[in-house]
Amino acid sequence: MQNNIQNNLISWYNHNHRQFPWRETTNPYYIWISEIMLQQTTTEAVIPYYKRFIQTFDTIDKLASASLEEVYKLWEGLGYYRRAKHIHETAQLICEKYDGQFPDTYEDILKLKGIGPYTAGAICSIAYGLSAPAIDGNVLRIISRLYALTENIALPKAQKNIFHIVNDLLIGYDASAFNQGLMDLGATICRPLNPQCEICPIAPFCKARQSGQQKVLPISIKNIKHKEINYITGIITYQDQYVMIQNPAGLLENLYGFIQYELESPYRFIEEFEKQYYISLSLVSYHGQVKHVFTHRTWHMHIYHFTISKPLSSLYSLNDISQLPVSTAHLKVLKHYLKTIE
DNA sequence: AATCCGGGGGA
DNA sequence: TCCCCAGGATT
Repeated sequence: MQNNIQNNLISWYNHNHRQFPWRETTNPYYIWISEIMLQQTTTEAVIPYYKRFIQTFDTIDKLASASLEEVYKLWEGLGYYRRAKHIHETAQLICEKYDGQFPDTYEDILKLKGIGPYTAGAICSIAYGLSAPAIDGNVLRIISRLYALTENIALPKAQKNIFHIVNDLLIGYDASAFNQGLMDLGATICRPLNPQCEICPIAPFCKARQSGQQKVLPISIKNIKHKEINYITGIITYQDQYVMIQNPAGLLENLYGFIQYELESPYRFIEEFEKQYYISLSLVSYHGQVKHVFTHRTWHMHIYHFTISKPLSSLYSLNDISQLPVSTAHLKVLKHYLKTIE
C-alpha cells in the first residue's frame, strides 16, 4: 500500500480509533442524532445524552410521535436547544415525505433543518460510505498545519479552501475512516496546544512540522463580545407552588424558567410584574445572587422571593418542575434558593 | 460577514 | 481567566 496521507491516516484510524456508542452502528438515524448532539459539544458530554435518547426513541417514528416537550426534557442541560426542536420537526418530515426512511443523498440530507455542510458530510460518509468532506474544527486545524496555510481559519474563505482540499484528498478512499480519522487525530494528537507530532501518522507530510510552525498554526482569530447583564430574578410562590414561564423566541427558547427583568431593584420588578399580569406582589426576602456564563454573555441573577395572593395560571410544584425542561441557569437559581431556606 | 445560540472542561 | 468543542441559522 502506498505511503501517503490518506493511507497513513486510514490505517492509523482502523487500528487506534476511540470507542463511542455511536460507532457501534451505521444506522443513519442513530448517526444523525449523534452528529447533531456533537455540534459544538464534547464527546464526553454527549455519551449519556445519546444513550438515553436512542433508548427512549429507538426509531424515527417514535421520535416523530413524541411531544416536543418530551424531546426538550431529554435535551435539558446539553445546550443549543434549537437542535432539539429541529430534530423533532425533521423526524416528522421524514415520516411524511420519506416514509420514515432517512434520506440517502447529500443534497436531500443537506436540506434538512439543523443539518449544514459538516453534518451532511458526516452522515453521508459514516452511514452510507459516500465520498463527502466533513469539515469541523479539528479538520480546519489539521489541514491548516498539514499545508501550512496562513489564512485565518475563522473566515469563511479559508474554510471553503479547506473544503476543496479535503474533497480532493477523499477521492478513491474510505470516506468514513478518513473523516473520522481526522476527528480522532485532532482530538488526540494534532491538538490545539502542544501537538504530539512524534507519534502522528501523517507527520512526514506536514508542512507546518517541516517549517517548525506546528505550535503557531492554525491562525484562528475570532471577534468576541461579551455582555454582562444584571437581572432581578423572581421566585414567586403561591402556597407551595412556583411561577414558571416558558421563554419566548431567542435565548433558551421554549425552556422554562423564573420571571426575571433587567432591572436594578426588586421594587421595580413589582411594578413591571403588576403592569404585565395585573396581580399584586409582596416582596418577602433576598436570597443572594447566582452567576451564569454563556458564550456571549454573563447573567448576574439577584434572587428575590415574592408571594402572590391569588393563583396564576403558570404555577408548578417542585415535583412538576422536575418534569419540565428548565435551563441550567435557572436550575442553579432554584437549587440556590432551596438551600437558603433550609 | 457578523451575530446569535449553551454548557462544560482543560490549562 | 481564556479557549475550544464532530456547527447551523439568521440577519
